[in-house]
Amino acid sequence: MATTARKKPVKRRRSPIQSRGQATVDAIVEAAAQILARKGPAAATTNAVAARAGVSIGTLYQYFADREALLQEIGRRHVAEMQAVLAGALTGIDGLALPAAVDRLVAAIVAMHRVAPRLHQALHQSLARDHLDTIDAFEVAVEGMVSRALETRDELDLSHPELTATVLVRGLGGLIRTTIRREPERLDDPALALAMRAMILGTLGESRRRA
Amino acid sequence: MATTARKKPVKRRRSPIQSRGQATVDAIVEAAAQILARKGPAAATTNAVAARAGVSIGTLYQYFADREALLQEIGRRHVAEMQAVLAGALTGIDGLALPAAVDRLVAAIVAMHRVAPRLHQALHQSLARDHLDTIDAFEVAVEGMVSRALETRDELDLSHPELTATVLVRGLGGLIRTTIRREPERLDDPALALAMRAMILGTLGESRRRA
DNA sequence: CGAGGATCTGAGCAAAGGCTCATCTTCTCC
DNA sequence: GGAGAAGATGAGCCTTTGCTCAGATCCTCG
Repeated sequence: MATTARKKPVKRRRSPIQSRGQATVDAIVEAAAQILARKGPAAATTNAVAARAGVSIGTLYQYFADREALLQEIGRRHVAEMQAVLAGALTGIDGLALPAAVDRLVAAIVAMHRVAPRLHQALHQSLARDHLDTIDAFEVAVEGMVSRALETRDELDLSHPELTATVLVRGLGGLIRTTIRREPERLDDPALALAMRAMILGTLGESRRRA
Repeated sequence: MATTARKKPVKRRRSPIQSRGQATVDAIVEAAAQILARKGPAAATTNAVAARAGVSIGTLYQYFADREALLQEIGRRHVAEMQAVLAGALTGIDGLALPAAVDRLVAAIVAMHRVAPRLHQALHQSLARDHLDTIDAFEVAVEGMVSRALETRDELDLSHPELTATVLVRGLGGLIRTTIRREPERLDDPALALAMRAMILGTLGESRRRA
């Protein structure tokens, strides 16, 4: 797994060689993520980040070409974390019967978003429009994954697995994001999980080939 | 139907008396909305807005206490427009049979978002975190409206109409917003409309009292 | 130990943008 | 017609912020 300050375009900077440098980079990224999560994108100025990380701005710019690069790195780490949680919560799901599998899926999606709700939201804001490729790519990947999983289950007999996957993933994602923004505590509400379950099962049932 | 530069807190400014003033205010708001929609929140600087509106910054600040007030006014107008479109697209829906009603609903929701997709997205970004009360209030209102509509239809026999409404409204909203961001042209895809229909019908069916 | 690379420092430059104010122009209305 | 209110102007102040640079300090390793 690559680690630090690499960009695709033309934005490189020194990569840490000594462990001291690595620690510094981590401190910077974590400080930035914290500010982002607690006070939003506007508060995450490079100077503020450096201060919170306990390093000088000079040091920050030693590892990141510019503010944008820092944000992208945060996005990359966040996505990796979400992916890990998702994968973990989904292992062995193929062996389960449909209702149980759906329960698992709901739990997994919720868990994935619970990793860092505020940060997730902040990233969706700050990266939007420009380079939220990382997050987008992840979401696209999830849609593909779900699509394939749906195809595999013959019992479902969907007429358009991809479409169904798209609707489900984007719908659930939006639902959860909205809920996080407006009623964060509600994520733990079992009733909501049940409602999501109903939505998924209902959508699947209604999307059968001979519906 | 108040009109222009009124805030709740402590941010007032002259309200236009002469029609000239009203025209100026409209020009400013429209210019700002245009920039917001085309180039995003970052590009919507007060100077840029004034320039595009063909007035001086001084004039802009004659009617708006600060940039934020301007954004809020845009939000207010946008929400009003969406509300109008929604109401229009939904008239007489109570008399329709369920499948037809759902089709109408899907069309209405899509139409509502098509009013100004880019602006809608930009507002969600720029207002987020601080004062997007206006948009939030609207969304809450829509949830309430849908909840009541669901309750009315005895045929549905929902166990938790409110929950179902929440899930449907937030889910569909998120689905549409994500689609607008990633594949704007797809909003016109009839297959997507069908998929949304399936999602709604399925969710309703699966949310019955004795499910 | 000491050379040389890695790391870190922070004052401050330059750009950008929000917003003010002193002043001028246009309307309204008696 | 003209007084006074409404409307408009725009140079520029002031603050914020991204980012640079000339060095200082710390580490590694022969």
